[in-house]
Amino acid sequence: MEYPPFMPSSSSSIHNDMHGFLRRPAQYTILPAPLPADAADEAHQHLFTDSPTQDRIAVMDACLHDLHDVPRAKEIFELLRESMRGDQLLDVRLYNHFLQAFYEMATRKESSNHAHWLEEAWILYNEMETGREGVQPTANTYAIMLRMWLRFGPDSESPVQISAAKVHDPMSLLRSMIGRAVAPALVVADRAFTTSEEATEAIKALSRAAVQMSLPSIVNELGLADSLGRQVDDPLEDVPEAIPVMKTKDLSAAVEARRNEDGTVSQFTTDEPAPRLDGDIPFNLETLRRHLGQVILARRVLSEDLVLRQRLLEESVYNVAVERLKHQAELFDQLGLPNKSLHSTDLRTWMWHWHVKLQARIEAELANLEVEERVIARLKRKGSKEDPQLSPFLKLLKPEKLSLITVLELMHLHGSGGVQDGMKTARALLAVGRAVEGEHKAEMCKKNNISVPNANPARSGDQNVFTNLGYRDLHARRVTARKYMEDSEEWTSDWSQLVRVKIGSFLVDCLMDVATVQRSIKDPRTGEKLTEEQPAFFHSYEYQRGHKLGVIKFNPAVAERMSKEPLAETLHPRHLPMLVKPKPWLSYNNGGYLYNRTWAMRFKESREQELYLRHASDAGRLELVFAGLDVLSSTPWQINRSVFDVVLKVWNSGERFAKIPPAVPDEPEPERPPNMDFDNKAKMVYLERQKSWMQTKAANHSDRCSINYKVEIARAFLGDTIYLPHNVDFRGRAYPIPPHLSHIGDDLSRGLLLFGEAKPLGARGLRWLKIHLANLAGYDKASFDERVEFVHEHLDDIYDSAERPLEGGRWWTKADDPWQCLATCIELKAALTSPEPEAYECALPVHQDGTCNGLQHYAALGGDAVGAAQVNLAAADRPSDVYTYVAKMVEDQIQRDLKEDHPFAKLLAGKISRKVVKQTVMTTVYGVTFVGARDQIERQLKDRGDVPIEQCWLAASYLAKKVLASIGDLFKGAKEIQTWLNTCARLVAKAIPQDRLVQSMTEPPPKAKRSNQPRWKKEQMTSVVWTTPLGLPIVQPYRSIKRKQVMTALQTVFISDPNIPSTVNAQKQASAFPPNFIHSLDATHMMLTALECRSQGLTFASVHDSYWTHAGSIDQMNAIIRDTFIALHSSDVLSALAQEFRERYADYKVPLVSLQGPAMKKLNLEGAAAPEDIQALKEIVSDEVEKPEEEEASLVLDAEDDLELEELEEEVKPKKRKPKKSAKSKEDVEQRLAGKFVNLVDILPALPEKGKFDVKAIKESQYFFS
Amino acid sequence: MSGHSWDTYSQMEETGILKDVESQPWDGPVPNLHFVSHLPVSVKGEQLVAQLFRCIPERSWLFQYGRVPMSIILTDYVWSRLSAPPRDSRRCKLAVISEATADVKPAIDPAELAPYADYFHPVPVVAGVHKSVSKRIGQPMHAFTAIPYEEQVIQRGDTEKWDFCLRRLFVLKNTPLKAALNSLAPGATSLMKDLTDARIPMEERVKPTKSPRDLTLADWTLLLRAFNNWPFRPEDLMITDAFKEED
DNA sequence: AGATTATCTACCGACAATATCAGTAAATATGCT
DNA sequence: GCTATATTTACTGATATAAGTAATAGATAATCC
Repeated sequence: MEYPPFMPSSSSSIHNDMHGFLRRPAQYTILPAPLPADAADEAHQHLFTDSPTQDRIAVMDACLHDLHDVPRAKEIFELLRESMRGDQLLDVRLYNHFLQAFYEMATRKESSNHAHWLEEAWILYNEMETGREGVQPTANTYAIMLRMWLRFGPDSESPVQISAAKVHDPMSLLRSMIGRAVAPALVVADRAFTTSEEATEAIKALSRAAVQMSLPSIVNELGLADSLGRQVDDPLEDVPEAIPVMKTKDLSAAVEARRNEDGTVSQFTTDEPAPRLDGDIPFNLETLRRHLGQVILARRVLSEDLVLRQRLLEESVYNVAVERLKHQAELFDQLGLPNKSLHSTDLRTWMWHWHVKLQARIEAELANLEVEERVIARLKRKGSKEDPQLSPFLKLLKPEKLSLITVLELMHLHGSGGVQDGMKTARALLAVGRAVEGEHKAEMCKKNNISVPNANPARSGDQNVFTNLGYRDLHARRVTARKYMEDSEEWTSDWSQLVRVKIGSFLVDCLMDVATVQRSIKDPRTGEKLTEEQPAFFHSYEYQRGHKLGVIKFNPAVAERMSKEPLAETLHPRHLPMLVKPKPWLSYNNGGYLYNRTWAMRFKESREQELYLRHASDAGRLELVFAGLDVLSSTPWQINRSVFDVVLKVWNSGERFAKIPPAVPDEPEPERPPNMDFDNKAKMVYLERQKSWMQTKAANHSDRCSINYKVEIARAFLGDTIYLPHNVDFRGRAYPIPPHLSHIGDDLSRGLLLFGEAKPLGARGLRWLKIHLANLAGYDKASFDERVEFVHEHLDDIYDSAERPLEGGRWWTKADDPWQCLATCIELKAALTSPEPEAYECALPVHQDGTCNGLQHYAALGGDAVGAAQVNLAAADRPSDVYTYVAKMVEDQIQRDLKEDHPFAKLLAGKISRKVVKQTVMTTVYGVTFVGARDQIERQLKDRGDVPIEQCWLAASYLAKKVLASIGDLFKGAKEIQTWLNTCARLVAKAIPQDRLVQSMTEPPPKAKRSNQPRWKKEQMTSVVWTTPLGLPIVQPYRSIKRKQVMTALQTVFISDPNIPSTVNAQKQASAFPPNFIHSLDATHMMLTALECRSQGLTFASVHDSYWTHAGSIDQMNAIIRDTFIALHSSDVLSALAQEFRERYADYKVPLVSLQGPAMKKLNLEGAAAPEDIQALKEIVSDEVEKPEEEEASLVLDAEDDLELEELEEEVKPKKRKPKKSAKSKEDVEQRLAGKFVNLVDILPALPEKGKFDVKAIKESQYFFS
Repeated sequence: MSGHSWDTYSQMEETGILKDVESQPWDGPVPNLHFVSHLPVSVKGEQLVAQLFRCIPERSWLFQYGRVPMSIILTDYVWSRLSAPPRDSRRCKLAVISEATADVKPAIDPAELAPYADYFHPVPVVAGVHKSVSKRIGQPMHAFTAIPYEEQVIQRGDTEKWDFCLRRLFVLKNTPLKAALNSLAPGATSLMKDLTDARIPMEERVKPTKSPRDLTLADWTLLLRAFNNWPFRPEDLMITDAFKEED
């Protein structure tokens, strides 16, 4: 099959490579399932840390910070290392941090303790040298130790005698470096050295050592480092990326970093003699670092001033915010108005005063707390259970920052959680705690001025990443960069929920205590004006269906003020686009923002997800995921100035317009009916109305706040090229991280964004621009030619919209997506009125959307020709519209019912529009059930208004059955696959690993606590895990999380501890698996497309199943979309999944008791060969029993009690032989069904048979994506 | 026609069933109408009885006719909540409202209503305890008669305020008033001085350490008077619950 | 073994009940030789 | 001095809360004898 002529087909080598990649031998990340909560053992600690350990690590980390309490840190450190707990969290950077802290203690303390701390340092270093604890010295380690030797060694000015530990001289250190392939040049450039003088000293010392050891290459390398430090900065620095890699040609030739397979940099070699030392330019450490950074990262590092701007952006919010508040307050002071009422009406002034007072309060309270905790620490025994200390955490940030964070976070949470003029306490406390944690981490990220890599690792012109070689190269480069970056960053630990809440409550409690406002009201009786100083916040409770809900509320005076002026101060840098290309993803938690720790995946409350990601990342299986994210992250954007101007006008008018809600409600508040005092019914109706009015008001306000953010961000970045760093959700779908303004947002956000670069339209591009406009206007069901025609017919409207968006006929506002429509009108008009329309350079993204993308994937998976035709996988003259088709199917059935005088048929005949069924069809992919479908249809019927309200519900019931049945008929293939996926997931979720099975039977039940849950239920810890064709492991997070109340200063809050393992929620695992799996596929398709677009030089962006590029590139992208889709589905995805399940769950057993449910039977009955399936199941059972090697499969486990192993065996043996003969007896089979186990892989149902549809046919389908 | 639906009563009036009921002034005799109900053993039953009592001060519902007596059969559980005196651990909003509005007296000796199976339907599935609703089936039953007081401490139109204060304060039912008051409104602690005012007779003052559960009806009355007189008292007392938003 | 009864109810993206009390386990004080 | 017992304290789990079961009630997996 061939593409139409206008679609350029890409080079076939790429296709082969991609196909090859997708068929590569599978590499799964397989990890044990978490152990049940009551069986957690020490070995388990290896993978899953518990919260107390996490807390201890965090306290230790905090104590180390600024040498807050090094002895205590050391104490915890030793405890942790001894107990081997959480050692996967004990990073080498932490060891280095300790070395550094010991060094600083030695230099700082006046007392005679020098020797003590130095000894500690050398002891620790020696321990690291042995490698016993799984950490090895890094460049940073050597640098610290070298520095220590220089400062306190025997040759130094102030030698300190160390007797208790072996001390290493530079020669010894150098020997170790070479042994570990750590480049001495990196050591001397390490962040441990703070001045150029120190670095020079280090270079000299190491050079001397090298000379003594007769290592000319090292001498050379160090000489080179010295000369690099004397280079002038590159004048070409600001030239954009087009010139790749390095600047000074001779240097790049001269210096070559030799990388090992694992990415470590082993040695710098040089063919030429070391460059002559240039005496004119003094050695500069920073310069050396930058140069080395380029060599290591094999790419240009960002220019200093751009980085500076981004850095400023990321770090200064709090500073900017504080300045603004202060300025406002000063303004009022300067006006010299002692007038309190004026004073009290300004929000920023209030905030400033709270901030000032809170700062002082925090300082005082913290001092108290420290004393208190010291006393407690002294009283408490070691080893006794203790709450983590708070003061070390609170010492991490300055009081003024703590204070500001608290104020801003609380203001930011206004109206969240459905609370009027307030917020949920639990959320507020967590938010504040998290903000403090985040700010501290950001400070740590910023602490070291490290070079930041710029260019994308998967740059066009690089080796093809789908080939083995290309992939390996990509991996090697990423590992190198990661090592370099990580070694230069501070290590920070994660805080537990408990710590976050406690920190939050400490701060919020302080704030609520100090923050006051002057509140003035008119006395309702006397009419006299009363003013009183009142707390600005108060703590209260509300009820929600009889459940208490702790809330923090604003004083009405504050609330009133807030409803009028939206605050932009609360914007956080993590919420903004970036000014530079985001840092490429170097590992699962390193990439994106430069100075904030960002994760490559958004996790649910599931440590398992994190664990799998880390393992896959470390194993180098995520290269293409990272590369794909890098492509998306490096797409440049700009603000659409013309649209922005219009938005601003509308915004400032405060009126309702094009989905922007009005500033003041345009509906009056419902009036109190006069009879409500004695008429309960009237009262109820009134309350209902009042409530919904309030809700609308609150929704409008929150909408306006969100729009305000968007407008403010757009304003701030006018004229800039901006970037949106991306990460993925747990299924692998990509999202931009900035939540407010991004192309994934609403119509307004999309309308405000343009690609950063414009590209000429060309003839085809102009056509696509028109089609795009028709699509946005809602005219997207017609053929392309008709859509173009539609635009030609509306040219007047379009021109009018572009020229006079507000004053004219406002045609664009009636579009489905008004703001994007406006943007397109403007572009189209500009193009058409330009002298040469086809040469017009256009930056507007043009979309190609998959029609029911989920169903497309299902159809491709099942080779389902009927379904395929419905969702445009097969070529057709005009796009096929599923919704219309399903509506027609339903209507036909109604006509049939009509003959039988069905009452609802009469009522509904002729009323089944596309819209009625649309949502239901769309959501079938997500596994919508009858109830859900009925509700959707009911809403639609009510919307129509021609069905009596009271009949809507029953009518919807009637319709929902028909709609679901029609969809099932139409997409048979999809349905079968859905069922298959669902069944597999259900089985997996009920499965128990073999070793657990034996173990849990062997060991007596822990502490005969009356458990009403059968043991096998508690052992169900297996989540559904699979690997996408791109290599991303996906872990479904659904478990029954247990939450507990924890005490805080304000109230108890109900939070969960994500570190406590809990059983899986089998139902959710099963019902969510089909959609999640399909989404993991569409994510893969998108990533493949992104990578291919990049390698062909196209700009690319996506919203899941909507792919964007320049109008002129659409044809090319369309070819790529189809290529990647074909490549993906040619690799027999489902068989691969089945195979993965067979391997991943090879030794998992399913208790037969859990297969007794009607669903299981029904599922088997529903299949094409129902009786055979049942028979097969029975056969399997008897097989199991007969196979002698399958011992554990026939273990009897009583559902109620935990039986001792001996009992088991005794019971099992006679049974084992007996059934041979009576296997056919139904009763016998059923009896044996109860209380036994089968191998999961043996009962996985067979894949549905694949249909005849050949996915290559999409090459000829114009409307596949359109 | 369900006793839970307000419509039911207005429809009864429309059909004229209640035509021969003579309205009596509030301070007059009890009207010739007597409301009798067997509360469903479910959440609805509790809801209903609470609503009915709250109609008394507003003189809405059947109380338009005057101080209509109500005789109600209900489960032991609801009865204990409705009749819990101060300091009782089951003291709750419902108990205060019923105490404030009507003279509530047991109508039948509970012993007469036992054993359950002899008098009531449905019989419990098994004698053993099940869960939630079904566990309550088979509980001992109570019957009471409530006659609204002529003198209402809850003034007409003030039910909302009582409702509000009771609801908010019973959250912290065993917390000293001086701390609990805070959750009423910003600055509400200032109400404390009204409760301990020197002009109030010593025995009527409310100690700041007293908790909502321990407050007598007189204490509540004093508190609500103070609340009513407080110029800074919150406005919207009706819409106070958090709403969970949909779509 | 079979009816009864709690639990859902569309995926992801932004989360989340709480005060109080009774009973128990652990820690401390008291008692005893 | 040291263990046995009494008393206090800390911890855990259960329960009530509000109130037109949020606007809605049918299928289904789980649970009881």
